[in-house]
Amino acid sequence: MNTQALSKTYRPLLEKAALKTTKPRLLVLDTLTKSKIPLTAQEIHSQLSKSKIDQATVYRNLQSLTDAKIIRLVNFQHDHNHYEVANNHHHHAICESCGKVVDISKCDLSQLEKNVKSISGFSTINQHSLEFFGLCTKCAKKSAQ
Amino acid sequence: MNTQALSKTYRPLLEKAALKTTKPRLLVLDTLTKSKIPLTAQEIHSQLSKSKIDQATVYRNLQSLTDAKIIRLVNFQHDHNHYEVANNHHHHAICESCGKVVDISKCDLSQLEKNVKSISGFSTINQHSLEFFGLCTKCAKKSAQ
DNA sequence: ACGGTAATGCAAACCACTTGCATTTCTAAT
DNA sequence: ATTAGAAATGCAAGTGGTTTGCATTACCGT
Repeated sequence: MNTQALSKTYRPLLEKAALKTTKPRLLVLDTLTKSKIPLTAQEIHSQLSKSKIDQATVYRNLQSLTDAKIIRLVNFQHDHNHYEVANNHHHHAICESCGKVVDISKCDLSQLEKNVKSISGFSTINQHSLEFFGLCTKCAKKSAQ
Repeated sequence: MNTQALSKTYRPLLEKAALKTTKPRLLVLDTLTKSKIPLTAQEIHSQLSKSKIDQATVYRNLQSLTDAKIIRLVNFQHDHNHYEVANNHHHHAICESCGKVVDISKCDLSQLEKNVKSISGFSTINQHSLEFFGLCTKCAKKSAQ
């Protein structure tokens, strides 16, 4: 997809956040949008190697897009931060052996959030992060051997 | 508390994991045990500055203790890894403004975990990570001004 | 088209974390 | 107790992901 098409798609979103519609920003955002799993800065950068986007630019865009809540930081038990587009809230099951990631779409923590508010005294809970760690079928078989 | 007392306290736990009962290891483990909130490697190291424990040793012990499941990696939306002792499973509410951490002890995700298994196809779920992000009372007031 | 501002690219700097290696400390078996 | 082997430590150097400074470029409202 060329830059013009991307621009058409994402400009409204970026405008709302007062972010300029630049080619590198469009590419970063589009990469995350198309990905089925959360990505690290480096993964994004290497996927965009043909486009000659600078590493620093990728990092800066991940920051600005996160600030704008267009994308979101996901907590994997990993050193490197992973990002995903912020709409379409869901969680993940992560294989501790091979790193496979499966989306878990069901999420009803409304009751739990109420408890959290009363326990913590926090007036607002803006977001939560919930990830499950275990073994995928393949790795479970392997480790059984 | 001196090393001998610490040794008495933690030796059984370490023995079970086939880890040697060394002074640096005892100090790292004790620091985490005494802390009300999860700590980073650097926080632990600076708390132990009097004891002249090397940074590398702190990192290596966090690794070995995590492998042994005596401590656990906690996912804050932060770059640096935080650790807590693994028993006494609970979650956290984290203020996005000041970083305040409140323990949330209530946690019943058993039903959710069943769903996760069936959706993901994972045969085993070993652990999960659940954190809430919002504003503590103080910061909510400040931002209201 | 133009001017101001945000964003980019490049290179250098930073800093958390890791690694290699010689030395020390455990621990279990003698 | 002694000792031998393995694990752990300290130190220093290395690594690599992320950030920053700065000059240049691209965006966008006027």
